[in-house]
Amino acid sequence: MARGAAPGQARQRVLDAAGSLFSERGYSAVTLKDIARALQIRQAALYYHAPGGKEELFTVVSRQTLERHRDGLTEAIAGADENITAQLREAAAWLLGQAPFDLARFVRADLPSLDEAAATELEALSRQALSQPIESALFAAYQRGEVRMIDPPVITHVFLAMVNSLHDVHRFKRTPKDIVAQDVIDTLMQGLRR
Amino acid sequence: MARGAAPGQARQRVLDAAGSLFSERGYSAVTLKDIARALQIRQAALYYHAPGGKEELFTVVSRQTLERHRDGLTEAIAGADENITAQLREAAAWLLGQAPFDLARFVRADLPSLDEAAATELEALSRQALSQPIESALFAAYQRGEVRMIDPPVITHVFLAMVNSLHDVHRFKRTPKDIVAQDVIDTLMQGLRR
DNA sequence: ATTATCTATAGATCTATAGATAATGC
DNA sequence: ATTATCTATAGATCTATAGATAATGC
Repeated sequence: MARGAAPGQARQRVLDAAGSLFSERGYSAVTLKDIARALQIRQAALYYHAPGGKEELFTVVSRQTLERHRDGLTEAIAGADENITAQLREAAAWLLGQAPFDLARFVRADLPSLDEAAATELEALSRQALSQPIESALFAAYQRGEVRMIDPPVITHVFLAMVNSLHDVHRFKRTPKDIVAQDVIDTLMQGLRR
Repeated sequence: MARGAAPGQARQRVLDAAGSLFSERGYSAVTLKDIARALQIRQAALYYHAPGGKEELFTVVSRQTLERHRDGLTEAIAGADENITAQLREAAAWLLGQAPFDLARFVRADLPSLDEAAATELEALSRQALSQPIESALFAAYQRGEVRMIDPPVITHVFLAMVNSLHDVHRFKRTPKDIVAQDVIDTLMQGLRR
């Protein structure tokens, strides 16, 4: 961003670059210099946008990402036909349209590097944003009699890990992610057994 | 380890401590000081066991872990009844008895921090150790007519992510991992739909 | 005046090396 | 002699702060 140009624009551009790198490599593996390099500015300039430094960049970006996920997932499910296959397909399509969010790494590796208050807040938000929408959909489907007796929190946890892993299928398969996701969800619904 | 004591013992103790921390937080988030603290020795003493430093610790530990996984998975599958449900159950039980191995983080975040030759070697080994045994079992099951038409590499990838995610179920569920794993695999085989 | 950058640099942390030292086995 | 540690420290990297500067809007 040129100096003096369109106020506020620059901050989001910084947050987006930070978010993209954090999503790919996690909190510790990304340095402020990496983020600055991606933006073609100097490392110190980042402190203008985030006076709290690296930790502020990460918490602000994570909060934004999780709130967007919460809204996106909720709407994807609400907008789908009232059957769990369609809802999970839409949820997966939405997640695959976003940068990968590795919940296990976030909780196990990233959060412990932050101060405790931020870690607690973000862990709660991650559950609210990612797990709750899926859990509710599964629970409702069970009540409608669509799915067998299951443990919604466990299936949700597994579903999120599964969908997130599809971000990497391009490494060995050229089929578009969302097509692969459809197949995988169909397999999950109908079972592997023939 | 006391100075002068049982030769060779100390090295494996160092590798195990390093492996445990790397498994939990990944390459970048672990410092040599963290590893030394876990062992109650000084950071510089690690160089006696791994003259190549942090990178050597990580590559040696990763190689050990992956070779153990390759053997463990191969034997778990070979030792199970010749049906895919039993084989996947045994494979999952074996994986859940080991420290978590987050393949996505390994490939996306850890390997890019290493020199290229080591990264290439370990990526190949990770495919050989983790993916190939499962892929072969799925392919054979398909040929026996046990499973529907599937894409073994994709299902394998998803299966590994799924099982790995079960390492974290204790965060919201007190049922033992392997019981949860059985339920999840049964659900995967029979499908969510009732 | 405000926004968005820059240069320079302090201070902390991290990796790595050099050389000394203590305990056991030969 | 070998194994396994230690202390001390150099050098690199990383985070963070201070103060200067350039471009635009009022």
